[in-house]
Amino acid sequence: MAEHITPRSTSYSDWYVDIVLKAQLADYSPVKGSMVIRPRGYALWERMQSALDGMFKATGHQNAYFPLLIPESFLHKEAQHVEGFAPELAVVTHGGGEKLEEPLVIRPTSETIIWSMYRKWIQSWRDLPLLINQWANVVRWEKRTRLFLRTTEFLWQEGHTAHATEDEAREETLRMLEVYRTFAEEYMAMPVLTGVKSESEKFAGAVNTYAIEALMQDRRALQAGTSHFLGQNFAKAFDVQFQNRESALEYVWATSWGVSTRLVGALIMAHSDDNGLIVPPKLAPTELVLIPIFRSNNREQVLPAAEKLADELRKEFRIVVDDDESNSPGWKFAEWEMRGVPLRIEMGPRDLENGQVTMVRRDTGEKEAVALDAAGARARALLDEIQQNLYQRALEFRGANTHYPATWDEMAALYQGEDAPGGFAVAPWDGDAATEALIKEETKATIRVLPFGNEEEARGKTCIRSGKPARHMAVFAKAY
RNA sequence: CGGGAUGUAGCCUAGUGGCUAAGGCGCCUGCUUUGGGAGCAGGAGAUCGGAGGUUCGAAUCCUCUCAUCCCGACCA
Repeated sequence: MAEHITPRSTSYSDWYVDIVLKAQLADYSPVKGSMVIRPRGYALWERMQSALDGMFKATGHQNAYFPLLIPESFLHKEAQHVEGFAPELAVVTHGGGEKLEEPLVIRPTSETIIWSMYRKWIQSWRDLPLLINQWANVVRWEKRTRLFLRTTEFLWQEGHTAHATEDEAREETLRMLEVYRTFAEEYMAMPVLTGVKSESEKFAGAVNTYAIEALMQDRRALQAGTSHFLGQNFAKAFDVQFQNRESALEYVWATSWGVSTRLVGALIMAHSDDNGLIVPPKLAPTELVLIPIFRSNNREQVLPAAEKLADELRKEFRIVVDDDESNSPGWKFAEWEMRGVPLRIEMGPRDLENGQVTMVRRDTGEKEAVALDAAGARARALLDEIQQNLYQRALEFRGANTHYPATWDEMAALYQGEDAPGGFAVAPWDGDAATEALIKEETKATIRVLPFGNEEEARGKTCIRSGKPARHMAVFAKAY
């Protein structure tokens, strides 16, 4: 079924597509730009959802569900918002066989429908803060799509909060950014940079957009999550006011924040290799695969022993026993490696003679013999090590591919030409959108984030491109 | 949306105007096997991406169209 994956060195994008299709994470659907998430891909998303959902609840948020269809006029209420999203809207013009009086847009995001409701629900300071999240699908008509990374329809989570004060809303924005960072690093084993987006990269309708940015193995950056401080923009557009303790009317302060099934793509590109998918243990739907190895003359010894061990391990781990007799052990090794299961346990006659099993790590391929009665403890330790190692490996990779060019020539060389090194470039910027655009035109690299505290670091320096006084230390990269 | 490439069975590929579209992998049946993608035998599976045209005859030539991949402009 799944034999050959294009090596990363041959074609990184072919490699990526091969993994998605051959590990059966997703498949193309009949509609351009959209995809079917298959059970193995969806299981990854479910584990991400469950971890994130717990973190959202722990920070006081509640889930709700708002409808898919939004009156077109709602989008127009916030000028920046409609300008940003108009090109990618899917619009429903007919329903029940009749032309609709007002077209309905399929949500590209839910700020407008949610704030139209918040207007009804918020009257008093006692109604605040309002902390709501929803898990939903959204549609954005994309010109160029890629499995998981950019599809016309995708699944995501969008938090929408309303606050009495600017400080509180800003705090919330950063709190959720921190939740995303923690999730990326601790669960996905993927180090991320955090910071604020430049004006040209921010969300349509936001005052500030913050993001987590990760570096993929092809040295391109991927925006893996965003958190927006929306100021009073949507409150004013939808006339959402509350009475404060002094009985005065004030507009509400807002945030929104989201991560999507793009994270599945990020996970693949951050860790996987030419043998297939690699999934960090905390997110792996299956942590252990047990492969019994037997012949017809010893199958009665091996299989029961394997079942016994599996029953034991099942109490603590998500484990699958592959005792299918129609595939050879070698085939199974390759197959389960491609599926990304973090730890394989082999149990054959030679192991049983020695009262042991053989454990093989997916991240390094290292094999070791483990005494049967120590299997659970050793598996736990190895899974922890794998989780750590994946993070360390990605962190070292990012370190090795983060550059601090001293001159414009040095910086340009990072991105120009076939064999350009790519990666992150940290460099002083004058804060001018025109300079940013010029850099993008010349190198294809964009400002990914302006890290926290970057202004102080920029003091006294001059812009890498314009030579004018620098206002920011910006992180540049070619991005997905 | 512009430029390039590709499209033949579930997957990979051969066939470049002429007989019933060929092979490998996978799949099904049976036997035999099982420590890095096993072997033998038999079998099922294709309106050659779709539509239209040229021709006595089209997978093959022409036009249009759709999809995927790559490169650009726009974006989680």
